[in-house]
Amino acid sequence: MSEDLDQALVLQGRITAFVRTFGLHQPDRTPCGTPVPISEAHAIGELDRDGPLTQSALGKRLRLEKSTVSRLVAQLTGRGWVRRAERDGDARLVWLELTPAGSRAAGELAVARAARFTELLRNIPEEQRPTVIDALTTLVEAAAGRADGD
Amino acid sequence: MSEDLDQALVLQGRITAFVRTFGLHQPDRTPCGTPVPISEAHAIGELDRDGPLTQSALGKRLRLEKSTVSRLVAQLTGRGWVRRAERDGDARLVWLELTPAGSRAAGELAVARAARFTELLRNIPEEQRPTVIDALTTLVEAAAGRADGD
DNA sequence: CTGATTGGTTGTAGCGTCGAACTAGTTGGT
DNA sequence: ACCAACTAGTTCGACGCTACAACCAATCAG
Repeated sequence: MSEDLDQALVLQGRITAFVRTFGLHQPDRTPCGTPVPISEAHAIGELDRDGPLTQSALGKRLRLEKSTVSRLVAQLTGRGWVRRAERDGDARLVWLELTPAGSRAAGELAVARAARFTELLRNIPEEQRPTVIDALTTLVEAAAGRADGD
Repeated sequence: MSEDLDQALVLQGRITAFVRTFGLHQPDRTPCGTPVPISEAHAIGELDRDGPLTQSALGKRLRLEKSTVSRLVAQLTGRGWVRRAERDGDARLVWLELTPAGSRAAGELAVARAARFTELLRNIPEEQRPTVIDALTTLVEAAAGRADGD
């Protein structure tokens, strides 16, 4: 009867355990050990992957308020990692693109991240790896189906 | 050759996607929608589950600095959810236990959490649920094996 | 051209974390 | 006994992350 509830409790325990164990609650370090604030890492990762974006587009991807994004971008431009570009067309839009330094930083982060996750994978028996990845995919879809209206 | 790397990148993407989608980056709300700060929720959850703890023991479980724990506990006692008890023996130790109000709060949180996760589960095809949970268990073990020295 | 909408910025406020410096009990060596 | 080293917690200062509300500027719809 309460099997569903049981499963939910276990699931909850697993996820919170993972969050803590993996160090996801520390805002000023990426879980990968690099000294880059985590939200900045997310932002440049996104910009590195998907070219120039407007601020609000970035905000949607990161699920952040526009005011938060505004500040975040200010920090990134301060570091010299992001440039506010202009574009023909709508003059309200702020287009964001990585500077060369930003690309470099994003690349280094990606390497560190890959190393961290490779190590994580190494601790998973090889034959289970695809299963784990599939499961996470399912989980993300489930979470999106619930909270998301994109 | 770079299959491992590929897998690592995918895994990374899935996890970050989950963190964002599930709202894990918002400090002042639990992902379960209750208006309790997330770190307080973690703390009373721990105390509710595993009886009285010293402050440093709580800190170890939550993977927090002692100074952080000190403040956190101050907030919780301020809410009337936690009591600093005394014990025979070492006089330096601060023993923490939930007050009745704290137990009640912990219970409500557990319910809300369970509801949230039940909903998450509902979005996962039934036959995949055990797989997903197993996968997360594996993942937590992998993360612990890497980062943990308990 | 005026009013509503959209993209961004700034002000305010709160949560969450750490490291360093400090106090107070405990333990161990002489 | 005594003093040094250690351990548990507290306080201070600093910073990161986020949201909401109030605001400005450009665009769009009528």
